[in-house]
Amino acid sequence: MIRTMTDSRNRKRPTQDDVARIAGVSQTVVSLVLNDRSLVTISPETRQRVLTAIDELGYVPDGSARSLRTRKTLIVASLIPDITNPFYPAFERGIQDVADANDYDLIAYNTDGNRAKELRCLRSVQRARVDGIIATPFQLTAEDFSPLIENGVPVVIFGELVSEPASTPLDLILVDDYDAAGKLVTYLLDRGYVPLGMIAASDDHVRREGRTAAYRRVLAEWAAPQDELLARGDDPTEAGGYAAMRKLLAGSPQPRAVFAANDMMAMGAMVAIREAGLRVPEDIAVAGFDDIPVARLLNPPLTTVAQFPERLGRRAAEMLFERLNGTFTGAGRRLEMPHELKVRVSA
Amino acid sequence: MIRTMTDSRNRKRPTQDDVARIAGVSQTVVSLVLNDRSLVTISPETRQRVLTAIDELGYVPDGSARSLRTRKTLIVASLIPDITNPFYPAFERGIQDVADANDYDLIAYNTDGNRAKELRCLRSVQRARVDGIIATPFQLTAEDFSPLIENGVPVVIFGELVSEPASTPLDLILVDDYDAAGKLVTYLLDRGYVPLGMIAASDDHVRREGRTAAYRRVLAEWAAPQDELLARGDDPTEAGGYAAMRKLLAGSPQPRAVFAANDMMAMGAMVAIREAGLRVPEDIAVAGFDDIPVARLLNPPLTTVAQFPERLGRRAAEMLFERLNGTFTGAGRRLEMPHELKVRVSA
DNA sequence: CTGTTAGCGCATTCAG
DNA sequence: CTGAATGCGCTAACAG
Repeated sequence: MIRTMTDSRNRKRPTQDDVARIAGVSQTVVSLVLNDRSLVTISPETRQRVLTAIDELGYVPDGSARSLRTRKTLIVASLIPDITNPFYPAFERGIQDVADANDYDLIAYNTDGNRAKELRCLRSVQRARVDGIIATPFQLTAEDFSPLIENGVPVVIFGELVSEPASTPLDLILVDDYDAAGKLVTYLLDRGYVPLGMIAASDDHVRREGRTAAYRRVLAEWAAPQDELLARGDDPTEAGGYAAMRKLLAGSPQPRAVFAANDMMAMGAMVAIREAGLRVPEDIAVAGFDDIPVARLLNPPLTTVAQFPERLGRRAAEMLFERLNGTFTGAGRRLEMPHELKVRVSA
Repeated sequence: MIRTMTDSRNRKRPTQDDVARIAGVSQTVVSLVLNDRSLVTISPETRQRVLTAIDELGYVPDGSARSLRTRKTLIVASLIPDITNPFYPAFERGIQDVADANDYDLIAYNTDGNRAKELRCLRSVQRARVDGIIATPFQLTAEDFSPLIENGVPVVIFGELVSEPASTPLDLILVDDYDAAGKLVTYLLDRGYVPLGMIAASDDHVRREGRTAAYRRVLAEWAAPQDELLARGDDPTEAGGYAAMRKLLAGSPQPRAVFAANDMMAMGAMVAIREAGLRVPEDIAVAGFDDIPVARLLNPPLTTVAQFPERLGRRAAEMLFERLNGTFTGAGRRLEMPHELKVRVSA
């Protein structure tokens, strides 16, 4: 093997053996005081000797060795599409905080909602031997998770899975997009915003289509024309929203308002509208979805549907740790979280 | 030990031994084909037998065992104050992408810029035995990192360290806040925004004070009064900026413009200004710092200083992997990254 | 209460 | 080209 490591890399860390030698006890005793087994008792003096030896040497347990032995890594993984969408930092933060409280570390993966990357991450998760995983998959199916589940790794999914989970102990946490978007669209129509356009991302992600479906349904109820005002941006980003809005602006009829599939797209749409010399909401009203933290800070403040991402992350993590701690065992759960229409100024 | 694990947790994963048995070879051979050592050659048929056995069993190497043996975890850690500040997701994303390219996973820690948490994370880093770490520390000193460095774990720091690093191989990547903020303040003054206020977070974080110091210096050059228009919010967040702006609004003289120490605070300030029935920039102009992704999408678009967080993250990670791959060895580097004044509409 | 012993799964000598 | 043997650092029986 080619030597690519610096020399300092080889300086050996102290082990329990070293500690034991200094403290004049056996290595077992060191392990015992470290793990505080209540079954055995260590004499206070011995314990103290070990403790001082430990920080004299600056000993820190080796995670790999411990994991190999205990079959636990004290790491959970989170799989999200893109940390750059402001929805997810809050979600991650929620997870992170409960992981922290449980003394767990968090490995984060960005998949860009792309199946190849999602699979790569899953594989990575398997070799890293994380103890559990919270995923926001866009293309993965329940089967993709079964190797993990068979290995006893608890899985919590945020959102609908492409294929419904079997009776595997796979937990789902979700917000009813279809219902929420329906309420929002109804609100907009009630308020007289007709014709109402919609801005969505490309439709290759099944799970994103709930909002679009709701839009179509409500429009149908109102006997409004379908799809002629549905514009697609490539990505569910500000750029995508901007591009889609430009299409709408260039076409006819012009919408009186647009419903963007998420807040980032709504922000892009607002920029396009302003650039066209029009005002929000006077000329074109805009509504989004997610209620990302900046939504209420915008000018005008954005009307949207709140999903409370931080709370979602926290609850997802709680479900995960219930399984990790054995507090809950049993079939897969399905936890539906509330949403809330936030009427502000933009629509 | 109390049984807290579900039964499925105990279902054993296949090992190299299992693969070997099925393929009719020794475990060594399995390891050999897996690691593709060029020193030894495996006959094509044998290799094939092993490969088929591997995916017949769904064998996945055990990360803990491998780490224990190789002294590498293929994990790097990143330590940031708060993923919820939009500056950091981009930074993380930059890191994540190069980690990905190097087949590394990323553990992310949020410290809230709080020393206790920062230390906890550092300890966690040590036991997790990550191969390297990128940190944005607020209170940690160079000494806090020395245990890591002595163990051969490369460290890259974003920003100035409270105490200057010794000759340890600790790399620094930074943006010259002092200079950048100076330019921005000068620009604002040149433009006639007098009196010019400033909004900053509490000053318990040494590294945050570069921007404030620059403000004071330029003000002094202009012979403007010091500090009477410097308002502090508790946190470097939108809420902090909002609170600080309210103080300024309630006091006198009223500033003609405010420089917020970061964009989130600037956004909070803009909200406070609008709530007071004033306009940006006609009544009070606002400038920020960071150029977070939403800055240009605001209404009015925010004048600020760009730090290009994604690129920062990427470069930081590149420095780290240069050490990890042995491409670079030697003393600590200091990499200064460019910034750019972004004059938009808000000031 | 403390020490001896035996692996966890893998990479790596060293012999054949 | 392949296999047997060894040990990474740690936990957990099991004895004393």
